[in-house]
Amino acid sequence: MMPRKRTGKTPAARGRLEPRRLPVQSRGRERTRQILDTTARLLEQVGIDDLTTILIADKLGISVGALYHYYPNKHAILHALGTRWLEEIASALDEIERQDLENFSLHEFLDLAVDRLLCVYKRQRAMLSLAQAFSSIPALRDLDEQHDCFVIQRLMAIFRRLGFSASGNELNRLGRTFHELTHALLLVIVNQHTIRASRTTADLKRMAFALLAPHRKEDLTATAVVEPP
Amino acid sequence: MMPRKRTGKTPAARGRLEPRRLPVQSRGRERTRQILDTTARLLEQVGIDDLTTILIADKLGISVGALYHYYPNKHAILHALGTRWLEEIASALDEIERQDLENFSLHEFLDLAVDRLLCVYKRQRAMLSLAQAFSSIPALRDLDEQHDCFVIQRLMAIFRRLGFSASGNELNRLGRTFHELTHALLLVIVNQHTIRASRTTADLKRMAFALLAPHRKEDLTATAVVEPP
DNA sequence: ATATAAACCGAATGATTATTCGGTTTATAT
DNA sequence: ATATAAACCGAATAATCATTCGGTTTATAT
Repeated sequence: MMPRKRTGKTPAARGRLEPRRLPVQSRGRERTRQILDTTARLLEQVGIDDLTTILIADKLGISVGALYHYYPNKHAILHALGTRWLEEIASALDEIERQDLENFSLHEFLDLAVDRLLCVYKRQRAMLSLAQAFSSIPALRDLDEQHDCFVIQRLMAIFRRLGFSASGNELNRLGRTFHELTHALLLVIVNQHTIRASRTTADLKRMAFALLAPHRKEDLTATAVVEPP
Repeated sequence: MMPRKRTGKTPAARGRLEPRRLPVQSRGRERTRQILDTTARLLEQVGIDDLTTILIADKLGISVGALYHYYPNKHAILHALGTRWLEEIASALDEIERQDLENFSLHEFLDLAVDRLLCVYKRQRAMLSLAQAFSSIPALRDLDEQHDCFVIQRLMAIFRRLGFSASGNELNRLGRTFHELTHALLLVIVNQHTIRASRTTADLKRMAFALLAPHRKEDLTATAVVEPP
């Protein structure tokens, strides 16, 4: 795939994924952002496989040398991009956790959560082709797993505050299920037009409700059909 | 990623994705299967990014030359593998469509469909890393889209036989939603242990029920909470 | 037996691309 | 002004792999 991937040699900065340096001049600080923006745009346009360092540099109007001045290697750029995406998710979760969840109905929670996450997916549309391939890009696999754990932990805390009656283990499983359900469907919704999108959003909320309601006494009556796990 | 991808030149057999030839000798027929099996196994072990033609040949104990005797290029191998996976899905749908769906309850249908699909995912575990990255591998993007359409068409027909009251457009949307829901969750389930797996399977069925029930008069009473779209 | 073609080998080829590095330009501090 | 370091350039380097091809082995038909 690339000249190198995982040899033992470490000529200079091989494993590093952090930005090479925090630029001191404002021009440089600007560049790190521009590099990420350009990469995101190209990712959307040409896909992960045709994304080369030269392409990024050309599109931005700088040289590859300048690129490597800020990031130690290509993976670091993708990693920074991934991190930026994950921070958006974290920020959405922050906002949700700032609410008075103890007094929320499940419907209120789902309206809030799904709508808020949908915003993130919409705003970061450029990152979607990254998000889709996240776990299949070696440079991002770790980040992805780490992120999943993080999200699930946060969801568990939220579920607790919503009054869920389930063991930690079961809550973890619920968190993962909710996470995967939401991720898969939001990816669909973002690519749909308004009418279809709104219907699928409603469907997503309905499915999430069916998933979570059995674990909350208050909502159990509403779904007579489900057998508790 | 690779020496070549999409230049204008066509030295020999560039765009071809079909197997180079149907082998005449039994030894050769065996080989095409072995190549696919080995590739699938390696895909599971090392992932798509470290999968090289040399690795496949070595692992099988043949030369790269022999590999190219049967497949015109690496993509063709992945394509054949993808096709094999999609045929399994098609076969599962066939089996479902052979049932007397007109007289099935939604629960009966979901039990059948989810369990049957789960079998496919379990049996083809080696293909999961392929299935995950399906749409992000250029060689398979077309196949993937084509397959999605196919599955959705089949689902629409099934939904009709189940007595769904919805326009074709809405039925199509439902098909996609069901397809994505199922795919995402089955990928999770296959990697879970027995107890967790069975619980998540139950969750999946419950979510699918919540998705589909509003479109079927017979089941509407059971879910008072949902508002029809 | 022997001719014919399939099956196979693997070193050589060629393309591609991440990364480096010696040198140039530009900004900032004194 | 001028020294210092940041920011930048881009041709050259090095690695990796998909693919080719001339030749060898093996099977099958006559």
